[in-house]
Amino acid sequence: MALKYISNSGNKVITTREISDSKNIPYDLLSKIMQTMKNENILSSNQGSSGGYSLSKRPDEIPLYNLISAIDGEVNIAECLKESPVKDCSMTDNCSIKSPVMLLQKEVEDLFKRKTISDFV
Amino acid sequence: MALKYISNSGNKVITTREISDSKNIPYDLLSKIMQTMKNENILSSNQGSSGGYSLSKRPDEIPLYNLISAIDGEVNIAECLKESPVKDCSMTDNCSIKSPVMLLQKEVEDLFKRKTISDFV
DNA sequence: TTGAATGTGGACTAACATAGTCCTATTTAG
DNA sequence: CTAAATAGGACTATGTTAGTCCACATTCAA
Repeated sequence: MALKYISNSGNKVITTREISDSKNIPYDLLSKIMQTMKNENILSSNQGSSGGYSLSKRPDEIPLYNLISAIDGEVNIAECLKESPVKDCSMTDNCSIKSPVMLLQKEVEDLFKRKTISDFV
Repeated sequence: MALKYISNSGNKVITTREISDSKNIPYDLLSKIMQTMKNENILSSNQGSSGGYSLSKRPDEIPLYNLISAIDGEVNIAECLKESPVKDCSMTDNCSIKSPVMLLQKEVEDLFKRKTISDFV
């Protein structure tokens, strides 16, 4: 919603406060999310008074996949598919359904990579 | 993996113990999962000695969607899309990205409905 | 030069979800 | 009868996440 808000403002520099007030999102929470998106290069920021955020790319150049990866971490349909599984499944190496699971993972990934922020604007 | 195991056994009646031993899945845990799948009509069961489980339908008649719904609950890309949201989002009614989110939800659902257990066998 | 407005970032908490365990029935074939 | 199954309730330990709070850094403009 924040990205849509910025996008619909003609990509001016927008403050967290403005979005927070306008969309009724708790300031501190939104603030954290904006920072995360900044760190993942989805947003650019200007500090100081009259500072704020703007999109770092055109909406159609930002895959939903990247946004979710940035905020929620890897998009995975199963723990064992994470790059660094927190707890490794005892049968990762001889899992009997590994290949169909990986195929589905790929299909989900592709779906989220095809969608971009422009689909939400 | 359990469904695949049963499916590959020519759909004989298979015990939880057999799958647990053969696939190194903790018995108590697998047992709970088998019960859940039974209650959701994915499996049929026979009690008593020489009892066990069998598929209630052909593998290609069991959508992955049903399996996941049964075990993990509704397949939702966002809390607000649940039938009974645990905590309702303050802006459910005037969410600015509701319709594209619902579209994506539908696409994910469709993907999981197209896949069936036979894709994992 | 100062102060207000802004982003930055670390630490913390409360609430919730989930895998996994344990124990006690109940059912049924032999 | 009894052994081998399923059935199911209660519980726990662990991890995850939304959300908060506080101190700091940066910049603009009066």
